[in-house]
Amino acid sequence: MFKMSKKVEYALISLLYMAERKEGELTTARELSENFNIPQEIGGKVLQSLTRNGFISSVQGVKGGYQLAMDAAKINVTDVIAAVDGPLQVVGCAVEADKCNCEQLSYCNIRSPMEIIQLKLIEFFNTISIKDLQKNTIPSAFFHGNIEQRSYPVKFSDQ
Amino acid sequence: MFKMSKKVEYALISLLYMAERKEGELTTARELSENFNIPQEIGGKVLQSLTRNGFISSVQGVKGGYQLAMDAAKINVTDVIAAVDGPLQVVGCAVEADKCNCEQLSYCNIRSPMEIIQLKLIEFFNTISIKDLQKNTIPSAFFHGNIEQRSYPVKFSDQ
DNA sequence: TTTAAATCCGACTAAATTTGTCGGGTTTAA
DNA sequence: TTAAACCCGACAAATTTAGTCGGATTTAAA
Repeated sequence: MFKMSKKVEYALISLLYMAERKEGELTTARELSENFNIPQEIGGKVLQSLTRNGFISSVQGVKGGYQLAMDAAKINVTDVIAAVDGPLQVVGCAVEADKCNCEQLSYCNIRSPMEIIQLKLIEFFNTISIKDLQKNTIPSAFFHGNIEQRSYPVKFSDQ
Repeated sequence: MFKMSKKVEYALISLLYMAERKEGELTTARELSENFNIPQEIGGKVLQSLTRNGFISSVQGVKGGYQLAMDAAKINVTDVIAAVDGPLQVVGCAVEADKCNCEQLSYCNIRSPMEIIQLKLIEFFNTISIKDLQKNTIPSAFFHGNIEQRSYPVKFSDQ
């Protein structure tokens, strides 16, 4: 699989929704729940995480709600993931170095590539902002990779 | 979190290991298990998936083992993930269209961005080959994104 | 021809993680 | 005072992932 958690999905949906609102217009957790089938309590917690991390600001009480607290162009996907799910860890191998008994003790030429793929992914998400998602304009320079492009869906699989 | 499954990790480690071998040199499941702390049965299954999908070939019997069946430059991470874990699905929203009751019925300007992020990630992994991982030369054109770069680790988080 | 090392594979269990719920509390406009 | 909203920790359910078990098949070599 390899999919984003629901929390991240809810966070991105919420941020995108708020990014479409005018300055000063508040969005409630309830509104988001109803429009996007988000369980209310979870949605609320996600919004609270986003608030604690400064992406949005909240107004309490009746007529309260949330609004973006930052320019949509300055909120990137890496940070959103980190805010609601904790730091990205792509491969355990890159983290649990103590559990690795590779032949070379000081330098493992397997682990290193795994760390790289992890870092690259973080950097990739770091280049995608909420504004990019709104505009559908994710920077696409990385398409000029050095192996053949292919049409989807992917053809391999066990399941 | 957002990390790769162990199976993908084992697959990449195994492929990298075999890519370092000379043409015709076989690698056994046992060898991989011992060198990289991979549970033997799981490791075996992963290798069998890779075999079924044509990335490696197997030789049965005593003195048997596995070897790359393709140029390391032609094996990309997207396909490896698909082979051992099934097709990538980053956001359920992009897949479970029926469960989405967004206001606009025919066109959802929230779901569309989610689909895009999913496709972009697939394409990103598609640009990374086993050979790139060996050489530590992942195409890095995408670094010229349009939002500020930042040093890691990421500063936000709840946990 | 027997043995042992190896690949192959389906079904199952255990562990971990994710997802969602419950039961509260606080803030504030009306 | 009420009700709508945000806030939040602890818990339960569900799902997914990781790993195990019990085999079967293939084949080099003793």
